[in-house]
Amino acid sequence: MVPGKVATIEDVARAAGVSRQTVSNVINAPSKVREATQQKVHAAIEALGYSPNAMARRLRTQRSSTIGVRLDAFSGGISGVVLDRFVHALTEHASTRGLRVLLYAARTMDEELRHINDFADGGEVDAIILTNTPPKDPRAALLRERAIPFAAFGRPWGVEDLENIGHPWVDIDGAAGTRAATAYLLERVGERIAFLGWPSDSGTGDDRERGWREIIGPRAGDPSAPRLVSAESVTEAQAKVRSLLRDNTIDGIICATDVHAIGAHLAAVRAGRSDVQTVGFDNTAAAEALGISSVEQLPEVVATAILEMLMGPEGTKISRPPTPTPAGRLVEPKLIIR
Amino acid sequence: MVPGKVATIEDVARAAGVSRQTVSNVINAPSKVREATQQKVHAAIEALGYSPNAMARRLRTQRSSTIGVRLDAFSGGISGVVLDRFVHALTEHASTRGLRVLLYAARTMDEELRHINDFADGGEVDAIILTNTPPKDPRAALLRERAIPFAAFGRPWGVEDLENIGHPWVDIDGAAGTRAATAYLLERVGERIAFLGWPSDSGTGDDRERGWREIIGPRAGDPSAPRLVSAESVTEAQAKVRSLLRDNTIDGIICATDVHAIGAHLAAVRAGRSDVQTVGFDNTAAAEALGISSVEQLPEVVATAILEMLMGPEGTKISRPPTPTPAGRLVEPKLIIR
DNA sequence: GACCGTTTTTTGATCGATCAAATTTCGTTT
DNA sequence: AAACGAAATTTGATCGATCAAAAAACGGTC
Repeated sequence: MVPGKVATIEDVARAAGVSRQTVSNVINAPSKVREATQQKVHAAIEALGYSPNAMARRLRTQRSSTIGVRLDAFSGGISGVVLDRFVHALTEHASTRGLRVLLYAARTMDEELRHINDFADGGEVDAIILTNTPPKDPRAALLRERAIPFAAFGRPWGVEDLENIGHPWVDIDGAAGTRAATAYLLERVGERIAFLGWPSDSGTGDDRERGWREIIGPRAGDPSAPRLVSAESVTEAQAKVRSLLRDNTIDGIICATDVHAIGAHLAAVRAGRSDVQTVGFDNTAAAEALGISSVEQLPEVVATAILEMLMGPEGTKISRPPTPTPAGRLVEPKLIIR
Repeated sequence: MVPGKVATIEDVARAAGVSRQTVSNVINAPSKVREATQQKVHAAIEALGYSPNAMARRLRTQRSSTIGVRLDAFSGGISGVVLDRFVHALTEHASTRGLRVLLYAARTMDEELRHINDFADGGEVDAIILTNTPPKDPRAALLRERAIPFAAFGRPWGVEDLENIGHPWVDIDGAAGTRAATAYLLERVGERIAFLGWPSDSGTGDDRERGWREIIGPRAGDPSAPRLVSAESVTEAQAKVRSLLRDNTIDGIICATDVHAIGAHLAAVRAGRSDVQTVGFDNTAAAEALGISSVEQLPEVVATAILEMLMGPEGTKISRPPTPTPAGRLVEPKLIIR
């Protein structure tokens, strides 16, 4: 072995006085090799500092041990901090399974489809994780066609039948989050709890509103429960809440996001009504800094769940990743009280 | 070619009636192939939907076209949103250069060194980007030893001689950010500008304070310039600023972070001194929501710069990434006025 | 049209591992 | 000690591309 170059399996075999295949077996199927031989081989591996060449192995096995993740530009749906924390967690978990996380960027759907095709042709990834899947996602169709296992972070909105999405998914249960938040405020400030959310319909928004309605609706009688809307801006939220506080009709506000909550909170404080409790959603640094309670999504849990779906339970050694069976899972978020 | 399987270079060659190597040349060195032949080959590529197998190519060329990035857990130094935006930007730029970004996680230095060794042995990455490099970083030493090109996001703190770091780096010029912020406040509210930062010495903190001192020092005479400190909490910052406002000695506050700025801002508002201007650092969503001016770091610019250092200017086709020459670059952040 | 220097194309070897099958070694049994 | 089946090990082929060198085709000159 030439010094300065990295050792190959051949070098190890020669050093240990065995054949290539035996070295390979020591690494990949130790049960096939006698104890004494294993020792010899391990000694040689240590001595030469050998570690298998990833590319050669992947070429031969046709497996890349890599999971592709699209890194969305900041936009609607799952993005920003939640996505980034998800990627963080995914990277850590993947690493314990000997998997790698490969990022790719795409500005348009076409570009992403091209990426997926390239991945399929080039054998770059063993599986792909999608985010923000609309109903009838063309990426899902392509991935199925190209026989690449995949799962989604987020359920497609507007699909009635959660049981039959057609591909595996994991999502955060927004309704459960606002349910918990509403139940908490109910106990703390009483029944006069408003909801502050986006003006237009959106899957995420509707989901979060639903949790509030499920608790408040049966009590207050549906039509009387105050529902506010505002665009995604602190000042607008502030204005809406201010007028509501003048009438003295509410004691608590459940918000679709922390930005809404900051507006509501400031309005309350400035109106001298610090007793009015606000709960936000996303548990951002801003909410933490201002001491506003918030519903914390748990992208880390999503990462674990999605990996299990794709690759089987932790500890399993899988030769070929199985095509995951379509099924969904909702992760319950956690209410952070401040 | 068997239906269901992806086409290989061999299939294309057969279909086009040429040899493997000619197909390879059409893809990698078209100038060596006659125009008419190129057409034939391209037609065959189209017809078969061929795209080269990445693993085979990498095994042969011994290049992975992949850049490794350590994804730090949330902690001091570069992390959180800045790091995530950096990774975002890096992914997008890398993609236009035909490079991929591979993430890896490590909890300890040892674990990271092991990763680096594995990368070197396995030929997984062509280059690595480090973050949060201390002086005498053992990772830097190992990477040099293993001859893996690398660059750092962030300069090692406490090193006097920025010219001789020993490895290439790109960092955000915190002092320039606070300089700009201070100059702005100077014009807007006058000379009575305080600085609010961390209590203990830290590279980042000192850097940001320096920018303020460089502007204020020469004017006010160094000792008289009010310098506040507080831990990283909104309420503590609020308290410090409140007492300063009582004495009516300041009209503006430069802060080391947005969290400090939020505290300062709230203290000013509650003291009825909305005229006191606050400038934060990091331009987080919270500062935006509250309408606080802030210094925006530009991790996207850092990403571009670091890629250029590692791989040469955009558009260059490089067969083997050159070992980058040690040099540093400071990226000037941008003051966002609200 | 034979000769020569380029340009274009093809052939054989190689990257470093695993798969599949052949071969050798081993422990039992008769 | 020969025979046998199981366990351990080795050998040859292969994954799909690029490199290096050899061979063929081409264009121009005399």
